[in-house]
Amino acid sequence: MAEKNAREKILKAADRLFGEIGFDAATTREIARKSGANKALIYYHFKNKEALFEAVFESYYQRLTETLQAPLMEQGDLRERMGRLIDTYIDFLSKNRNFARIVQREASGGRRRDTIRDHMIPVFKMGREIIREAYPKTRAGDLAAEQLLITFYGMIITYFNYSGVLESLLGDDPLSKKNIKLRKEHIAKMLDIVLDTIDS
Amino acid sequence: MAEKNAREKILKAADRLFGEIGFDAATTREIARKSGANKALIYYHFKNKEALFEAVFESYYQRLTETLQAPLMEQGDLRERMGRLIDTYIDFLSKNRNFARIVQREASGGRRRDTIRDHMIPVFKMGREIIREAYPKTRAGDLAAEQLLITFYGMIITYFNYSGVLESLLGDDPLSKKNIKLRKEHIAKMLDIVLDTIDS
DNA sequence: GATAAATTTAACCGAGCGACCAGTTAATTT
DNA sequence: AAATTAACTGGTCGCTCGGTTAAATTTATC
Repeated sequence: MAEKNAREKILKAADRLFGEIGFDAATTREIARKSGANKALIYYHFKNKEALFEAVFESYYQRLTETLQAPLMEQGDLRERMGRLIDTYIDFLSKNRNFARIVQREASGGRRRDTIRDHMIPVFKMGREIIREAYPKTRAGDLAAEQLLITFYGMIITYFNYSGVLESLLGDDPLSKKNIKLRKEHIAKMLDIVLDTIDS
Repeated sequence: MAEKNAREKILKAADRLFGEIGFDAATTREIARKSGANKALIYYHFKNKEALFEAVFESYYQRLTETLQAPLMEQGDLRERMGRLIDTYIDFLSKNRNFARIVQREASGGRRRDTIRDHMIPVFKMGREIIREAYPKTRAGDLAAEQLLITFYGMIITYFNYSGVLESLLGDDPLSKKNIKLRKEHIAKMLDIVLDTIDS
């Protein structure tokens, strides 16, 4: 299938398979089949399977950091900026379901864990700085920036990672527009509550 | 190694490998090697690799539900009971690091997802009932029981799943006694804040 | 201490894996 | 139009996988 851009097609098929069944279960044969490319072509464009994975993940990370720039650059107080950041992140995960799946699955061990961790650390540090910016005294203890960061990150990511379980709790598709909106409102409310407490 | 209990040793080695590198990457040969048993012995005790996985997971699930019984049965108001439930769950994850890893990795796809989902659903429903019990009016909207459940569950599980990333944020082992205690305090504080808001 | 049952073993299998290679075609440069 | 490079292909190799077999060894029962 030399009709357009084989490399992109390979990346797309790899993304889909890595997301749906994981790195180990995804075979280069199936990636080739799904992308319409010859199996050897994968090894022409990428050094090996691991490098293909890194290319897929790299592309996600690039889009993610780009996407998160906008809500961070805009003006506004912490409440507004964090609210926008959260909404933007949720939207990104909604549009890139495989990203959440890949991170979730590959982040726990093996060689790929390091790739993922190295990419996620800057994102986390960025998040922490936003929180600290508003509270330069580096508030410690039970509402420290790191604790809040992981708490709000967890609120977001867990919703996507457990959408399968949630379906039987909500009796409804957790990833529908309506339910995503509900989740956003819940997290916004939580943000409100926390910020009110810190302010007072 | 017929010296004591080969079946248990196989289960232990399988648990370790499934947790550290995942179901697909863990080979029956390595499980045999690590447990000191012959590879065929695995197939004597378990139908196949999948059944071995289910046995490992089943054992975790059984211990988990047992462990969670205590804090649920005891008396106290919602604040106390939920606080105890959260602390107990965190303790369980601290002592069973592989459980969190296995759930995280295998919950996203494949045949194992269903095994995990089927086991987790009752736990989630239990959690929801506890929340609802105190607010029988089934409060909907931004502080609905389901939203709170996933929020607090996320606060807990994400801390463990992202301990690798957190290490470079905290500059410290996130799973140390001290930091686990800090995390507990943070979540307890969050619970306080939320319950105060609902009460008022 | 014989015998049957339960357990453990070494040796082996077909299948499928990632990777590679020699060679071809298409595009670009000279 | 010749030469050079980039994109692509069919075939297959070496290896490891999950799983099986049949025989050996240990344990339990009498």
